[in-house]
Amino acid sequence: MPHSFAPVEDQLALLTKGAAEIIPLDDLKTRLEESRKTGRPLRIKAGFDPTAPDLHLGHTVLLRKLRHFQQLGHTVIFLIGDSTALIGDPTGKSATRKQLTQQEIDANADTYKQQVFKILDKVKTEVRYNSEWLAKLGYADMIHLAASTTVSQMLEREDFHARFNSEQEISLHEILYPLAQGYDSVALQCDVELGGTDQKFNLLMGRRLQRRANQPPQIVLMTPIIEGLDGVQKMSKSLGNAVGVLDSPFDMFTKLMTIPDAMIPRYYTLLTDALPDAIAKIDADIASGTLHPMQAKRDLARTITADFHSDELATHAEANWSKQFQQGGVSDDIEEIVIPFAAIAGPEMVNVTPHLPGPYVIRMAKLLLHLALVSSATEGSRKLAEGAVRIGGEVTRDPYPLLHFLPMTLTVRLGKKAKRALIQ
RNA sequence: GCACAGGUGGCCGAGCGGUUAAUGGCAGCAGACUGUAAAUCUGCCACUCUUCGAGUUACGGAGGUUCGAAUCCUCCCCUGUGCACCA
Repeated sequence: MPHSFAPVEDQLALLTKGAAEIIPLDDLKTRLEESRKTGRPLRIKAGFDPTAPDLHLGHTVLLRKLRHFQQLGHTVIFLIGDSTALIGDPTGKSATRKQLTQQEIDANADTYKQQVFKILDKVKTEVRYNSEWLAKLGYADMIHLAASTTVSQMLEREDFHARFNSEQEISLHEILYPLAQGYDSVALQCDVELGGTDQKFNLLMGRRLQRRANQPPQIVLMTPIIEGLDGVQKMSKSLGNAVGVLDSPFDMFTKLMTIPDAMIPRYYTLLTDALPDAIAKIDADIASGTLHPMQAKRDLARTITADFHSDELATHAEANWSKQFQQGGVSDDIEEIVIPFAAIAGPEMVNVTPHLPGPYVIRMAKLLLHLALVSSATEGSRKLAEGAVRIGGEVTRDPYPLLHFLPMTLTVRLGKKAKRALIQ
């Protein structure tokens, strides 16, 4: 029983939404028509290096697009690049990436899958590992593969080119990466491959290799690279401007509220299923003053947070955000950390009331460190001196405050961050 | 292998024997301002501690010279460029 696919025009409308570039668009149309005629679902591949176990919203742009294909009845292949991870994709890097051990790769791949199926339909997704075919390649196969392109073509790739020009090192094995990725498409007989725009070179390599293998070259669909919370650099965990898909509702909401106003339409486009018309209206309303940018951003943050959690949790997160950032209070579900008094004890004090225990002198810098509000005790001391630390809403600069009894709960705030400490 | 140029704090990049955790820029953090932001201004931006102070690590690595080195010397490691076939 062949699939019954939606009309090609309808499919295209969904698939092209938010896509940065499709090469070649006409072929996609043709391929969809064939598929509809024969009832054969298209094979859609997207490869992932199991190098970043923490997925962020940037990754979900691509995953959403995969889901669109899935919703239309096509076959989505989630390819885990365990073999290519041995190389470490140099894309976008100005330096060679460190190679991972097999063990790390396996662990990362598992974490990856858990997160990905927050978006993709697990049942409908074909999960593959490219070691399945790449690990089997022999010397002769590698030579043959390498013969399909030239050094100067490889050096056309932007990051290689840049490194070459600035006299940075380029390892030979890095050059194999595009070949390996391209070979994946041959092995899987892909109709379409998805990737970020930064993957263009690698994606196109698949077409080249497929042609040489007498396969119809895959269609390449690229999704944009979304900017991070700073609105400038691409979203990336290492740049610290990312929202993780596993972030708590409060974290997610709070982080999203920090994006520059100008990013609102873009985030709507790439991170929600809002339709272009609706987004255009929001944009227009902001411009005309009908809609306050902050309100638009709150709606956006709530929508995205709800997508990964639930409407209820998102609404709750919004209320807490308001409490903590607008009303000078503190969210009611901030993290509470239990700290033994001994870990943060300050200099001892003479006990003037021997019949009672205490008093307890604590070292604030240590407390801040244990709450992970700062990364070192030294930094804690500095922040304290700067007047950035508040306990229960009051600014304190006392490096050695006194507690009269234990256990005691303190609500500590440093800048936007707040934590509760249970000292015992 | 030979020659030359380089390897400085998260990144870029000064310093090239002598107060000093190391000019400056970016990024980051905090404060003020605000509509959450952004922009702007201000402060901070190695670590530890009993913190108006003391100590410990830091300029590819290991030694050495010196009262004193990121700065000089030796060896080693790494990167780039050129040469190495046409002679």
